[in-house]
Amino acid sequence: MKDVASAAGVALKTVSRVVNGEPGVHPVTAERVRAAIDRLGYSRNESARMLRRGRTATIGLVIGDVADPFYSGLSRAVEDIVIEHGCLLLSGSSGEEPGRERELVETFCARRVDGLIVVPAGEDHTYLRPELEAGTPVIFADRPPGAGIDVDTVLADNVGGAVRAVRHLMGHGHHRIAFLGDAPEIFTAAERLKGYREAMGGLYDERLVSMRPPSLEGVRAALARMAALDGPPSALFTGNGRYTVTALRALAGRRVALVGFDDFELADLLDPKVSVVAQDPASMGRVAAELLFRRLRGDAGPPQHVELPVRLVARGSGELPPPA
Amino acid sequence: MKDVASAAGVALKTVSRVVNGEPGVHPVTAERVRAAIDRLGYSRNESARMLRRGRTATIGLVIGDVADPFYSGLSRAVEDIVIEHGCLLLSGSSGEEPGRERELVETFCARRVDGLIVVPAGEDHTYLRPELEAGTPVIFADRPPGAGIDVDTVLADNVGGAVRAVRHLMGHGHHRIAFLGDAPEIFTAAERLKGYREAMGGLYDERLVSMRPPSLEGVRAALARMAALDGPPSALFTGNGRYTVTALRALAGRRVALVGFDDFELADLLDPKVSVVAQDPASMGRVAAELLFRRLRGDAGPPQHVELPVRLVARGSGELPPPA
DNA sequence: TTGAAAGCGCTAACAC
DNA sequence: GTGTTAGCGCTTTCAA
Repeated sequence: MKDVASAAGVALKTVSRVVNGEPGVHPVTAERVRAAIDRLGYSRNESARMLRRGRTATIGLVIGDVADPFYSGLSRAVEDIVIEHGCLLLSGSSGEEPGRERELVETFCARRVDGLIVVPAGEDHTYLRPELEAGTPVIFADRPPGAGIDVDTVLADNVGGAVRAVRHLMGHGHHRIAFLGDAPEIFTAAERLKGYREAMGGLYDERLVSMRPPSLEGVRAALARMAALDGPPSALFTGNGRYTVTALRALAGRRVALVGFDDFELADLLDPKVSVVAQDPASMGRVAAELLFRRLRGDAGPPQHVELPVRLVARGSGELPPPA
Repeated sequence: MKDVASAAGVALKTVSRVVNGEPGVHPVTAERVRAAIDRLGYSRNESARMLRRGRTATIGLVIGDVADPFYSGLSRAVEDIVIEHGCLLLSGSSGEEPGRERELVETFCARRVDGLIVVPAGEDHTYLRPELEAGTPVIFADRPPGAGIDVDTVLADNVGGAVRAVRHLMGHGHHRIAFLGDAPEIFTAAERLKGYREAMGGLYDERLVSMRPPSLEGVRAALARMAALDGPPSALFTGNGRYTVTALRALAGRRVALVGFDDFELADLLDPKVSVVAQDPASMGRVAAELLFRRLRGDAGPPQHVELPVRLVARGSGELPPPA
């Protein structure tokens, strides 16, 4: 900027004014400055600007894994809103490890991101307290923070979605409905189990529930175990997208009534087409990012808790009747 | 840092030494400083550090769209390597728009990223020249830069993959093989067309080629047009993952021999299972990031051009015979 | 082993 | 309209 100034024969501050489009610069002078900028290939050093202004125009996003379509859909939506607001996105995948989640959050904070959107992996977020007290807005998406931290959240209607899935299967004649879900430590898995239980009511049988990380062998074993029961399940409710796919692989073509939580590409190309309870990762990202920018604009109201609706998409697998 | 210094009763520089783990600080002093840091909840301001050191420990990644599994797989791999090197990733989706690609790159450069990995959307990258001359390493992945820019590239063996796909179909008795690909302005699409042409040899018939953005209607129309030909195609080669899925939808269950470029989740759950030419987005990301860090470590050799192998995965659809 | 001073490149506040 | 000055929070250099 100094070089540009002397090249254009003006003071440094005038260059700053031109670069920032501030008013009060004579058009002729401004033109001269711009010429010097082009000639020297100058571009403003944003690190210096950040330091001076105390704002980084950067948002931090912590998710489980960008390579997972749920998270990448959410990421893209967040990114679009962030760019719209003239900011950039620093993002990282926790791999669902609480330690890495924390490291990422702390690194982002050391970089003084203006705000954070976090899909937490861990259960304890007290480490965020200093940052929150310093006024950094933080939004939790998909899962809430651990006890003692009260911040904005954007969650899906997990319980309601599970209830709808189970009722849908019941409506098609099923009474023995199995639930295959992720480990109950994972918030969404626990919520969906809650909805399943609620909808099953008196028909609830814990032998029809399997909660663990989705491995093909594990799912196969669980299905085999349940099939050997006195009253084997006639339908399946799978607790997330990964689980649905794994269950379909484990079923190996057997036509079993199934509703999955989470929509996925190609659900409509399988046979039977897969019925799902769909949530919209993009709108979760959008809502979280918009809420964040509202906070950055100064909205200091009490923590908001948004619950996003889910919708049942009947495609065929959820409408299969029980075996005769 | 000043506050920590006075709280610990030392000079600012001593705090700096402790924070950076520099040697030559008395353990007792260091302990006192650390106590003050904890008490005050201090964390180093990375913006200031970046400004002073002239390094941002940040890598910029420009891709087409994080929500596309190819790009998100690549992203994740890049991210892992970047984090391993103590850096963070600033990433953005160009939406395949050259203008947005350029904006992202320039914004990243203004932030003085230490290096860039770009999957280009545009054809002209002369705008990168100042940055390259300033010594910022840039790696192009998946597609090469436009004319006049000679930098490191990491590309897949697009031509070879297409040749393999076509020969595979020929090996199963097909002579009339259609190619459905993206617009030929897209490098990978053009390369795959080249491979297709080469493998078709004398059997090449331009009426069996359709190159345009993959819309369901477009693909349907192209298939209908080709089916009405004198010699209709008995097999399909689709030019990328999106295209394969769109073609499968357009086929609506008709069993047609098909090989697709790019693997995709659930390819093995469809009926018939889909044969593909698979590339590995994660290794593309890894190789690009590793090359970048080699450059950052000072490797100043001539531009490298890595070609990643692809492999044919026969699952069933590519082995269907021609209709009798 | 510790500290003082300069300055990275910019913007904010205030002259002129 | 334009310029001057101070200082953001750190690291670098040099001195004690």
